[in-house]
Amino acid sequence: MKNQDFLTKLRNSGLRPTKQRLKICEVLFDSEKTFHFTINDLVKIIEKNTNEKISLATVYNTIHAFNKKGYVKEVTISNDKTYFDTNTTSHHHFYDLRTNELIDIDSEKIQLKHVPQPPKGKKINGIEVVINVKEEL
Amino acid sequence: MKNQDFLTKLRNSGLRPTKQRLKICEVLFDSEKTFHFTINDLVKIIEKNTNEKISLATVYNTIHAFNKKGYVKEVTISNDKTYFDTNTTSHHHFYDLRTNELIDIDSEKIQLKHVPQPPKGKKINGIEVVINVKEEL
DNA sequence: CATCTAGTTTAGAATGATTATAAATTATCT
DNA sequence: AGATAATTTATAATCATTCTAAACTAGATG
Repeated sequence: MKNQDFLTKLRNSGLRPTKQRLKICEVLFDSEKTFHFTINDLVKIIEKNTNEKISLATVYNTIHAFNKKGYVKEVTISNDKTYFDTNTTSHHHFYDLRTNELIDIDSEKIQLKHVPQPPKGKKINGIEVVINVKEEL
Repeated sequence: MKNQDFLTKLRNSGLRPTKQRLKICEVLFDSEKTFHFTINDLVKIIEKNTNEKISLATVYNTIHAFNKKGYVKEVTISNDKTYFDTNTTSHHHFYDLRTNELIDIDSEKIQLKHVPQPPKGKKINGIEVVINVKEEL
């Protein structure tokens, strides 16, 4: 994906293609592989890549906007930091409790034998499986 | 379970049975049903039940100690608050995205068809399944 | 039973992630 | 080009959690 594509992508979803948002698109969506990041990670990557700084508030705003639009996906793994994932397809995770590393598990690799009936009046919105792992000693 | 039992339970695990810890035991383990709570919830329950106040730091200390001993279990659901569960058996959860309500799912109700191979050098430590739900409109 | 010591409690400060604020800037429309 | 609403920004505010260091206490020892 190139700069021009990001521009139209943003415009099509009602987000103005600002310098800052384009830069963040570039960082997030230009690499071959998807990856996991925290806001802090992202700020550091941007700092390395650029002369101009993007305000922390803008990074938060942008990622939240992208999350709402489904361009990134929030991953609930840890209680003290919020992780995001540029892989927005349905999938699951290994989570290394020691290193805090997140590793994708393809959706097909995980299937429930039975999906339990949701509580009355509630509708299933998604299933998240996290397999906690630790480095072997 | 009665007060005397908590006393010996704590002593047996190397935790001194202080007034504060016994009170917290009473709140957590005296009810028929298990339940989910945040530290904040717990503080409020204690305030209702008691004249004497327990310092916030003590509540944190105690719950962390209890978590380490396995008397409560941390549940990773939300990025902004830490939830604990007095149900320490292996089980899973429905999570209502609108109300933040947590509902237990018995362990037998959830089984994976295949447990994927963990990444090299890592050992599986536990599997957590969360089924997100929303109230139907 | 008095004393000692390590384990606990405590109030308050410190931290760290996140959100709010309100003024300055900018994209887009006319 | 000018108007307008969206966006960015630095900074302050918030909120959960952890740290600190002093006061307190359970349990061991003599």
